[in-house]
This record gives sequence, structure tokens and C-alpha cells, in this order.
Amino acid sequence: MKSRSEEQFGAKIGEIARIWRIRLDERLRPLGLSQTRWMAILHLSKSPDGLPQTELATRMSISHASLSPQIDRLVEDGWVERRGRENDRRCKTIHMTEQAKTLSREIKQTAAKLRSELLEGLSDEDIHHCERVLTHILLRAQSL
Amino acid sequence: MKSRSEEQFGAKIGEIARIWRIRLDERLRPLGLSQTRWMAILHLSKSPDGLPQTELATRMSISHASLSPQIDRLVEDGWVERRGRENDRRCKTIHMTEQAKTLSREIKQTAAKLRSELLEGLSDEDIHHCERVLTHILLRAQSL
DNA sequence: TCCTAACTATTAGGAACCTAACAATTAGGA
DNA sequence: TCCTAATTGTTAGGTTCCTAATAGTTAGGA
Repeated sequence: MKSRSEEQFGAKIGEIARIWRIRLDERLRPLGLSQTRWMAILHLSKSPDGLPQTELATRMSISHASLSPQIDRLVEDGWVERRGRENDRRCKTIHMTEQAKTLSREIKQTAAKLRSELLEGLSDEDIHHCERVLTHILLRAQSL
Repeated sequence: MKSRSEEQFGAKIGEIARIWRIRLDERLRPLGLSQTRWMAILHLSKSPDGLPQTELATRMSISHASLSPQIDRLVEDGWVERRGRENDRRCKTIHMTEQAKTLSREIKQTAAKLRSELLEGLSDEDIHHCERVLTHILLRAQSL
């Protein structure tokens, strides 16, 4: 027989994810960023050579169709630019602009600060143990 | 110095929550249910005396304004009914219909099956430890 | 070579969320 | 009592997501 608490496991993960995202969103909004935008900047900051839109969408776990208008807005705001590829004219790679580099540092700092606030009071061991469990669940979920 | 893996903690929780929800949604869609609908049924099944819309929205973690049209649809489909309160005419309590009781059992079974699939291979100890950590994080997140 | 299938990005239409504004009702203090 | 503030639910407007359809480009086999 499964315990009562286990029954709440999925709901609990969902609720944490939701609040975490909302909190980070609140703190980054003064920078003029929505969730999709700061996520895109974060991913692009790890790829100095840019990323095709499809690849970026995959990494952000949204559809490429949803990403397209978001990229429009990031371009308008000057955080990002689309570049054609000479060897494949279907493909446009997305690159962070110089101007966005300062921004990406701020995003990372804000995210790190929030994370440390949320994980405060937990031992490294607790966190790593929990994370191993989460990784296990994630792999199973992805394979279903 | 924080470890690389810890940096991914928030993203990992977000990703698990997302896939978990998508998987449950996929399995419940054949019953004619969307996420909001099955969540509402689940909450109502725990409250035999019904719930005011505001209270239900709070438990579902969505705004009462977003819930309102969803309730309309549940009423149309016969899963739920609105009842006035004689002592407070502002308030309408939402009640599950008889017809929805079978449905709520199916939802619970489907959710339990998915959960056991996702947690397979983990010890009870792993799960409970992880859940204590998650509860800690959730409480901190809610208090921010 | 040419033709079909696959791939990349965009656009259109529909669903669901949020905040803000509104109407009706209730509660509580001057 | 009466008036203001709070509560409850609905509606409007805006955002973002998804799926499906479209256009342009590339790849690979007949």
C-alpha cells in the first residue's frame, strides 16, 4: 500500500516548479524579460556560435512554432539576431548580441540567488541525494 | 563554490513537472478531459460538500478568473454543478455530479499508475527523503 | 536529372492563463 | 443606520502556448 504522502509527489513537484518559475519571473521582469525571453538568453549564452531555432526550441522544451514570434521580440529589443547560413538557406541561427552579455550575467546571478534562497537550510548531501532521485524520475519520464 | 549539478536543480524540477503533466494529460485525454478539468474533478472529489469557486481556484493554483469559464465547460459536460448559497448570495459552491464519481476513480487510478511507473526502481527511502527535501523547498518558496 | 520526402521557419486558429475592471453582495465601523 | 471596504464571480484584453497548414530549401533515390 502506497503512503498518503507519495500520492502527493507529483503535485508537489508541479507546485514547486510553478512557484520557482513565478518567483524568478518576478525578479527578472524589471529587466524587461518574460520567462521565454530569459530562458532563450540563458541557452544562447552557452552557445557562442549560435543555435538554429529548432535546436533552441528543443532545448527550451517548447515548439519551434511558439519560439518563432518570441525571437521576433528579442530581435526587436536588440538582445538577439538572426543570421542566415550560406550552406543551408532554410536555416537561421540565433545569436546573442554583445548588448545581451551583461544581461545574461544578471540573469544568472538572479537565478543563483533565488536558488540559494530556496535551498537554504538543506545540506549538500540532501540536495545531491534529491537530485539523483529527480534525475532518475526524469529519465524514466522521458522514456515513456 | 556551488556544483554544476546544483545549478540545474531548478531546471530539472521544471522539466519533470512539465513531462509528468504532459504524460498524465495524454492518458486522460481519451476520457475527454483537459488538465484543468481533471484537476478540478480531483479536488472536488475530496470535498463532498462542494467548494466555492475562489477556494477551488486557490487549491488548483490558478486565478479565480481563469477558473470561471472552465467551470462553465464542466457544467456543460455534466461533471459539475453550481449551487447558490442561501446565506451568501455572492457565493456559488461547485459540486461534483454523481456521473463524475466514476470518472474521478478513473482519474485517480490513471494518476497512480503513472506515478508508480515514474517512481519504479527507487526505494521507499529514496522517495521519502526526496520528498522531505521538496517539502522544505516548497515551504521556503511559498514564504518568499 | 528529376521527383518525392524531409527539414526549417513562419503564420493561422484555438485553448488557457493572467491582470484589471466590473457588478452584486456582505461586513464592519462611524 | 449608512457608508466604505472587502469578497465573490464574471467579463474583457493581452500574452503565450500548441497543432496544423504553408512556403522555401535540401537530400536522396529512381
